Amino acid sequence: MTICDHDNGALALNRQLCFALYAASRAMTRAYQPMLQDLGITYPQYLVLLVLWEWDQPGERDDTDFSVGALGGRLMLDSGTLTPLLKRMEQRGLVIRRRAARDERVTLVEITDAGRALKPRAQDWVTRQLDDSPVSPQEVEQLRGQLWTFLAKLGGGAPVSGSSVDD
Amino acid sequence: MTICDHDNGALALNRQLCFALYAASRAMTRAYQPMLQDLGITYPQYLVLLVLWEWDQPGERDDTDFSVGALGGRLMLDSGTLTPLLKRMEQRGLVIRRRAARDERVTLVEITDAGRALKPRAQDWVTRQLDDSPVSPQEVEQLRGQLWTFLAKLGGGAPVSGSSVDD
DNA sequence: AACAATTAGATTGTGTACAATTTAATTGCG
DNA sequence: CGCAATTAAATTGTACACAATCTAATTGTT
Repeated sequence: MTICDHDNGALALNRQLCFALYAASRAMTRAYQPMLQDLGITYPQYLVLLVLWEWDQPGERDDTDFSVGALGGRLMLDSGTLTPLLKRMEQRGLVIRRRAARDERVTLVEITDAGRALKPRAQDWVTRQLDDSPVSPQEVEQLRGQLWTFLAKLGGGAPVSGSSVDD
Repeated sequence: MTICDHDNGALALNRQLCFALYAASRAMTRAYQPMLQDLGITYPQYLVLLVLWEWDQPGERDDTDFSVGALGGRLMLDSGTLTPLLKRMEQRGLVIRRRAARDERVTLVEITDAGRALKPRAQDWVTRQLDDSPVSPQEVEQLRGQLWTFLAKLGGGAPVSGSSVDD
C-alpha cells in the first residue's frame, strides 16, 4: 500500500504545487461568495475595489495615475480582462471611466460614492471572518508571505512597488 | 511611514491572502504556458491528464469509476466546466467519452494513446523545471503542505480520499 | 512638419468557472 | 408495479483570463 511502484514520479497530482495553488485559489473565491453576493459584485471586481479604495485616500497620488494600466499593474491583469470588467462596474454605478485630458490614450478609473459605500460592509465581513476563522492569523500571515516570496521568484511581479510598504 | 493612518486596516490589498493566492495561481499557470503550448493543451486540460495518467495504472481501480463525476471530485470542478473541456480533449483525440453500460447517466472518460504519449514529455519538462528552479524543493514542499492544510480547514475537500496516499 | 516606432486601451476569439436549470436514468417506497 | 425523489451529466447564461490583433494617440527622429 505504501509502496507506489507505478511511477508517476514528478507528476502525481497531489504532489503538484500548481494544483494546490489552483484549488486553493478557487476555494478562496468560493469562501468569499456570500459577501460578494451581498455586495452584488464578483471576486475580480472586489479586487479592483480594494485597489480603488486604497487610491481613494486623500493626497495619495497624482490623479493621472488612476488608469486602467495602473490598475492592471497592481492586479497583474491586462486590458482584455479589465476593460469589460470595468464597463460592468460602471454600469452598476461603482466607477466612472473617462479619458485622460493630457493623454487621450489613457482611460482613468474613478470610484463613485456607491463604490465607496461598499467598503465598510466588506471591512466588517473580512474582520468577522478573520475573527472566527479556523485558520490562525499566524498561519494566514505565513502563507501569504510564502506566496509573495514564491511569486517574486517566479518573476510574477512584486506585491507593491515603492510607496506604501505598510505591513 | 510605518504609521498608516489612512485606515485600510483589514482591506489593504497586499494584506489579502485571497489576492496572494489569486495572483500566485495565475502566475503559476503562466509559468506552465511554454510546456502547455508545446503539448497543445490548456492548463485545466493538463490537470485532467494528470488524473487520467494516475488512473491509467494497471489494476488501480474499478473501470466504472473513471467518470466525469470522479474526475470532478478529484479536481473539484463540476460538469459545467468539465463537459465542454472533455469534449475539446476528445476532439483532439486525447480522451474518449462514452456512457457507462451499467448506468446510462454516467459518462466514462478514457485516455487514448495520444493522451498517454504526452506524459513523458510533461514529465521531462516538470523534472527539468524542478531542477533549475529558483525555488528549493523544500520551499515547494512546505508551501504545498500549507496550502492543503489551509484548504482542508476551508472545507474545500481533501487532496485525496483513501487509496493512494503516496507522498 | 512628417513619419516610423511606441504606447494604451479596446476588440476578438478561445477556453475556463460556476450557478441554475434541464434531461434522462435510477432508486426507494408504498 | 408505479411513481415521486434522487442522481449524473448536459445545457444555459454570465463573467472572467489571456493571446493576438487592431486603433488611435503620442513620441522621437530627421
